[in-house]
Amino acid sequence: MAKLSELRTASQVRAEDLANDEVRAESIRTALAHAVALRVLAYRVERDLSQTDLARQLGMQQPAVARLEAGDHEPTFSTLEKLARGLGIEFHIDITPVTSGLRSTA
Amino acid sequence: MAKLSELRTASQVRAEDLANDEVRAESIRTALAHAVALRVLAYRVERDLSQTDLARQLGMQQPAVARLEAGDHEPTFSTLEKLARGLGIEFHIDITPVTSGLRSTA
DNA sequence: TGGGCCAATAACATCTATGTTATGATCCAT
DNA sequence: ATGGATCATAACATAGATGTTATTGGCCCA
Repeated sequence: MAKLSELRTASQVRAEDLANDEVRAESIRTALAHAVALRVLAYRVERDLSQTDLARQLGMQQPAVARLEAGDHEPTFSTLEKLARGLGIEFHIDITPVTSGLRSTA
Repeated sequence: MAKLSELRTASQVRAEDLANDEVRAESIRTALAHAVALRVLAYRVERDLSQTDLARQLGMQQPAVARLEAGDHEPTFSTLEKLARGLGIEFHIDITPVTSGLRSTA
């Protein structure tokens, strides 16, 4: 189980950091899943809710919440939207081109 | 070789959306698909590449690029990663809780 | 006109996340 | 020890995104 001390600071996943070279695709996927898992768990624990309670609040089933908290799947953006609506979590997705030099061409 | 006349396609109608880089959670599905579509198209046109050229660069097929530029599907995070890796596009996904007052509203 | 390049799309297979139900395991209170 | 609540997980079905191939139509140019 995750500790609440890890949950206070905002989790941030930067694709470009991991996209550079040596890091595998798997890392990005699990990083996002893990960040989401922590957010969901933090929300639930802070409010002393059961997975069943939170599931009802989100319009999901308890096992779905459990899977989110497990963090073993890359969540879809539909799922992120559902969480944003239900939990008041914001997912800012900033899409910017890297115009300033230094690009490795495949 | 590709011509700038491609900008006559339907994608250009949505060019104004490009000014808004931050994709809010409530409209995340369509907005993200469109934003990605425009980024891909912009990258390709600026470098005078054909869809086939870009597809090879990304390790994809030409129809896959066409679908991305169409913007009618919500891209997977795996797809975003592939684009980040191949095009030098940055996807910042910032996951933050809305601590007080502000709520993500529909 | 004919051929080549290009973009869009159809059709199908596959993969993965999610929906859903059922069940097992652990802990706690009585 | 029993019962209830909680969480984890298995098993299966569904949905949607992507991989892939083939095809169609448009445009340019020799």
